[in-house]
Amino acid sequence: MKSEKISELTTNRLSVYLRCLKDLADGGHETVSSEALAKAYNLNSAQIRKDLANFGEFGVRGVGYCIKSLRENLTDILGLNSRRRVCIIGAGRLGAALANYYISSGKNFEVVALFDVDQQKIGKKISDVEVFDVKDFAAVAKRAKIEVAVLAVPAESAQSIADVVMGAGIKAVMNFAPVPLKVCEDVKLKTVDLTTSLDSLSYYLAGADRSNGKHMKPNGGGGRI
Amino acid sequence: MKSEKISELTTNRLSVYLRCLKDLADGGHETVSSEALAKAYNLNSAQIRKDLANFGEFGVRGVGYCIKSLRENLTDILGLNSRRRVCIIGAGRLGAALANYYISSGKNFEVVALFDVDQQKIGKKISDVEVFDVKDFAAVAKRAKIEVAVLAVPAESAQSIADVVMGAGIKAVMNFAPVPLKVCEDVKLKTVDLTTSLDSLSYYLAGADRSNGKHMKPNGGGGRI
DNA sequence: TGATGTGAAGCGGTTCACAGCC
DNA sequence: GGCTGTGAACCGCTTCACATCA
Repeated sequence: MKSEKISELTTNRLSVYLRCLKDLADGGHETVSSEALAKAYNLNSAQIRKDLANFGEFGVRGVGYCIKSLRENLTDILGLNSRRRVCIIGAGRLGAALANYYISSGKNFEVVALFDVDQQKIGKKISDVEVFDVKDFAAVAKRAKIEVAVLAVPAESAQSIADVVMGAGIKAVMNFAPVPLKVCEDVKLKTVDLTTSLDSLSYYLAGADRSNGKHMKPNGGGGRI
Repeated sequence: MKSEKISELTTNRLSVYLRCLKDLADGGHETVSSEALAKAYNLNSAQIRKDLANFGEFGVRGVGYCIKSLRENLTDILGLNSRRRVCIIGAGRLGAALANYYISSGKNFEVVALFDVDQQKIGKKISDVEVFDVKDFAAVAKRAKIEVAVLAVPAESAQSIADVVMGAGIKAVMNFAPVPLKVCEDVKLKTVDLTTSLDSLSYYLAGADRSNGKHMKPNGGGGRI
């Protein structure tokens, strides 16, 4: 138990561990060692132990971890005991797909509102979630107790919408617009850039094309989680 | 110019630089210094110079970088001169949204095929792209000269589909299924885990909830690109 | 014995600071 | 003078290796 700053890389892995443990529990297992867990899901056993040790001594030496209690602990650590209330801004295809994805995948997050500027869409429902006017964001966010905003809007409007979101007191933002947003210190921003991701793959392919393998990065093996 | 191994973090940033440069060019600028670029898009000037220096001496001391030629160089480095041929496997909402996203955003990638197992969808068109039976993957991939596969399938089938994709000789895979896939050494895999991303935000919110701020990680300021 | 928890080593990426060049 | 290119310092994450304990 160390109680230092926990990096985002660590919390990402905790989420992965939690899923793996669910998988094992579904398979009827009751305990698991860091080594077995690592083997099964190609992770690193030392890293698993270190990650968990940040939050307490969950294991039993000579035995491993009790899956049931470790799941409870991780759920607690990640704050997933109660469902987080999420909204998605931008009710285009990406927004709609994300809404559907988060609604249908698991019980951790609840999509309580969609927002858009398009008057055609406002008032309609997508996957049973109402689309509101982004003009009313602050009021709706307060009423619906929204904790997380997912931005699925065009690059041009992303920053101004982020400002609206922050103005409404939202502290967690996930951004799918391909721009580096500027946010306040106390707001947690996570950007998923679907464009750079593909560009990066293109670089790898270009490397394979290049006659001399100079810039190749042969480590294909998956990269970080 | 160093010609060492280039990390994925670097190539991701190159893609971001390229977009920023396009933005500047559209704004009528002709040259830019690393400092100005960093200021405008909240990046780090030393890092910009280091990243670029990996590939050549593109700048002019005392002046900065010529935007036009730097764009050409970056486009070349990232292998974005010719459009990359992409397919999307899984023609559900996420797959359809991604298809639409990549079709409408820029000219770098061309979605040439969709795949699914659902007989209802096969043969139909989504955003003008035909949906094929995933059984025919190898043949279609060869015929359509597919270079990149985007996996938008359920977690359960992700690994087996990845195996099919690799079997067909595809060397670049982008995975949206929330599982750690196992891939060959020479295949470049990029996983975007929409679940862990949200879980990670939840951890941050839980930290704000926690009475003692022990596990809080106050660095909200955007994180890595 | 067997697996955890952890100090220490190792590694890679970022930042600094300045020499070198226009 | 100004800005690039870069060695060196710094920092944080990962991996190792082992003391520790059921």
